[in-house]
Amino acid sequence: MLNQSLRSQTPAVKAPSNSCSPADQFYVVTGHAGLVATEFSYKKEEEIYGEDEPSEYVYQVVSGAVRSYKLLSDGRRQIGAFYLPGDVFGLESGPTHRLTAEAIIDTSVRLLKRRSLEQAAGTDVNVARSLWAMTAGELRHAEDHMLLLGRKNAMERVANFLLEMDRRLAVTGMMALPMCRRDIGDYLGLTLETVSRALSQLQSQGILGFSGARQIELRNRQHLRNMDA
Amino acid sequence: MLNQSLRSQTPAVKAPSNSCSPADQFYVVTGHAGLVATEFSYKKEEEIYGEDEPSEYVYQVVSGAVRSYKLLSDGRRQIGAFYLPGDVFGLESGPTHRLTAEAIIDTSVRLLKRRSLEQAAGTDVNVARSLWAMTAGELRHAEDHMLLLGRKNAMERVANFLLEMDRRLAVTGMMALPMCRRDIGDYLGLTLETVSRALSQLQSQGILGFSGARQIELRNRQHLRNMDA
DNA sequence: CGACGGATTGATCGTGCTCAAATCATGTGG
DNA sequence: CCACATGATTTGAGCACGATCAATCCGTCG
Repeated sequence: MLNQSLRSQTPAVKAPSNSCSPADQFYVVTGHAGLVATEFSYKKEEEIYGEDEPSEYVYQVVSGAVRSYKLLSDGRRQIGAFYLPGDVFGLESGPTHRLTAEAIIDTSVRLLKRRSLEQAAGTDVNVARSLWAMTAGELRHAEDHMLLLGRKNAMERVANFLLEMDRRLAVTGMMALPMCRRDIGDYLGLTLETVSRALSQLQSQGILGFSGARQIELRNRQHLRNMDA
Repeated sequence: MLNQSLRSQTPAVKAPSNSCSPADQFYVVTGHAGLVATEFSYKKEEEIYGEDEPSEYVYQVVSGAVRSYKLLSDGRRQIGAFYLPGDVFGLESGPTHRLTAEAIIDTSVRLLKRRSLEQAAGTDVNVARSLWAMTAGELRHAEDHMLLLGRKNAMERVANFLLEMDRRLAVTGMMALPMCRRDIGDYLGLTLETVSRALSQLQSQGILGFSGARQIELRNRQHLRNMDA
């Protein structure tokens, strides 16, 4: 891994406006501390790192999509998060990764050596603050997701998912989901059939429209927000 | 709040052996940075802070127990964590608390002004590292809990709960649970009846013994570990 | 002793899961 | 360009696990 086509380069990302998003945090680090980000690519379904492996790099999605999950011994899977262009993932405070990360589709990432980040954090307070803020951002998401998994019904979960994806990847009015129904189910603590049924029902109510199973247009966001408990 | 019986004092906690637990992290901060921890008490059922309130303090449980939760508008509740003696809670990277915290029983805490911590983190790398590590520790717990809430069945959840509490509060072979069945249910994403039935079944199998509903002795931890998927 | 909240146990219900089949989308080779 | 294969998605039928509703039982504290 990482021994092919490693092009050192300064990050091509522009300084962003909102200084709280994960993407900005990555920029704060690469921009201020003079660190070098490397670009790398993963094919569809390729593993990026495994649970309990030593954490050597921090990643930022440039294009594509990533799922991060835990498995039980019998194959049950819980996806903790999806990472989309701009998102940072793989950052650990401890020595190892606690979830597995895989490319959902062909994906390219920028990456930084974890050691460089730790070093930079030792001298630059802003870097240290950024690392903390990124982990806190993941915690916030996990706390919201625990509420969803523990207490929301199927339709509420799906409505929540649609609004989250709409917010994060809708460019036009349309969103192009990179993940299959099983991934959505494993993210929401449901089966793929239950996800499919919920989406069909929303379509029949005119709340969304399909053009292909993964091309979805939201026609009534407010109704979805009301459904999301 | 906080205007009665505020006794400034240096923390009475001794330097701990394992430098990774939340309790130690609190000590690193109070011990090294010369910060002053204040002691304070909450009565049973008293709110410590509310969701979305400004985060002004960081807390460490001295005695008692705390539940931290989110509510849906119709009253459904998801408890994200229980905090027991030694545990640190209420630490935020952002400006506000994202869950509500309440004392489950009469509870006393030590607390630090968040501003002092931020300041200390600006000059002392170890403090900054500790804050990050504490948030990362909460994230680790949340990731494990998402797997439980999304993919484990009722018996697996209860077995997991018993092992977690055994690890965290068993002094002798006995554990004294501070929380009621409803709290346990709201932590595990179950109803209180389902929790009660699972515990009764474990008792009838001889895996645990009661002396009062909240005094539990684990008689076969390995069996519980096997049940916890 | 009585009252109250917490816990247990029982009976029934319903949401979401399982198993199965049909349909659709995508890509490949003839 | 079409035929086919493959995997993803949809839809249906029946079931099971945990929820709900309800009735004791128990422990604690006045």
